[in-house]
Amino acid sequence: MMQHPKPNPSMESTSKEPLRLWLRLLKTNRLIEAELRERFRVKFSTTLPRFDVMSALYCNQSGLKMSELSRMLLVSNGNVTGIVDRLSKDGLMLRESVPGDRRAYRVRLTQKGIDDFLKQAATHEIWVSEMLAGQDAETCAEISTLLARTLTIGKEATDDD
Amino acid sequence: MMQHPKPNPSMESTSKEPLRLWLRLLKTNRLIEAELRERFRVKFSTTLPRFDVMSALYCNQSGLKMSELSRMLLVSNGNVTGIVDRLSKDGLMLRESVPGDRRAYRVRLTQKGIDDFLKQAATHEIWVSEMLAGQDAETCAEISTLLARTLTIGKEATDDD
DNA sequence: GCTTAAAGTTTTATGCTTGAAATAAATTAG
DNA sequence: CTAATTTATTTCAAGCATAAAACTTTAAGC
Repeated sequence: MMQHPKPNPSMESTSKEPLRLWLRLLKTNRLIEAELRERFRVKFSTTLPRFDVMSALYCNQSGLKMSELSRMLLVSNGNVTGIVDRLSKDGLMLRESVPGDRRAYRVRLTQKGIDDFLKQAATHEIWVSEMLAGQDAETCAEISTLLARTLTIGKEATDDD
Repeated sequence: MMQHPKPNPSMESTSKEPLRLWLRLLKTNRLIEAELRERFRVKFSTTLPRFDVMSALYCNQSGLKMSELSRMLLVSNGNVTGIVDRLSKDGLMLRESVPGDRRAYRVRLTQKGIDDFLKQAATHEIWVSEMLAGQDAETCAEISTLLARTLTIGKEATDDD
């Protein structure tokens, strides 16, 4: 193992492989996102950010505060405001005031929001399986594990991915 | 129904592993992008999309047409217009008309653009190595290969990733 | 020549995203 | 109680991003 294709002793820190991996991650992500965005637009007339917010709320049907949504989805605070505004206007979710704290809201899916999400989520899972069908389930799991181990940031917080 | 939380050999089509892998990819990407964006902003006062465009142009110093940039970076046509507009205004690149075709431009880095990019690229590579330091170079290469094999879309075009 | 189609780019409308500033309420310190 | 700080959210300006339409130029048929 570790046979150097070129003479480069002690290449630990100068290897191009992390950069190559990052470029591969970036490309993979963009291709999948572009494909999913297009399909969500055509089939459900919605967007990925909207689906993400609804997914987070479906997993927490008792509701989430705006800041919790923001942390969970790894997007900025002001961003969540806009998406929730639009989704609320469409009747998919609503803001309920938190008793005892007049600053905070708790955002919760409406029944229509739940129904819509379930339809979308089932199709979404199939789409993703189609796009990642080049290897079997075992290999997918292996890549997931390897990736999680490789990344050295974002590990301090909660375990709920 | 759904009585198999665990024992489930050979269940190709209904496996959750592709979805789990996609969620892992998404999270990894967002964490790295957020970290890179912040560092680019603080250290170089620039953004990732700007860096991406400059990188593509550095790899093609004879220049690229707008549509070539668009295809290469997997972003929309109109998007490239805005980024190139801003970068040109900053003196980092310029549009040259293509002789014999008055529709097209060829975008090329200026000397200042080249100098800036080289500084940023060297630091960028170090940053990425830091963020993906959880496994050795060999494993990074393995993940890259596995990922490329797993994805079943975006393989029709050119090989230049 | 003329018409039609195709290619390259920009423009427009809309939505996503960030970081910073603003607002407001809750908490803590003195 | 008052003042300062922290927490929760929104607003704002700027940039990023897409899809669709518009514009210009080129190419192809006729």
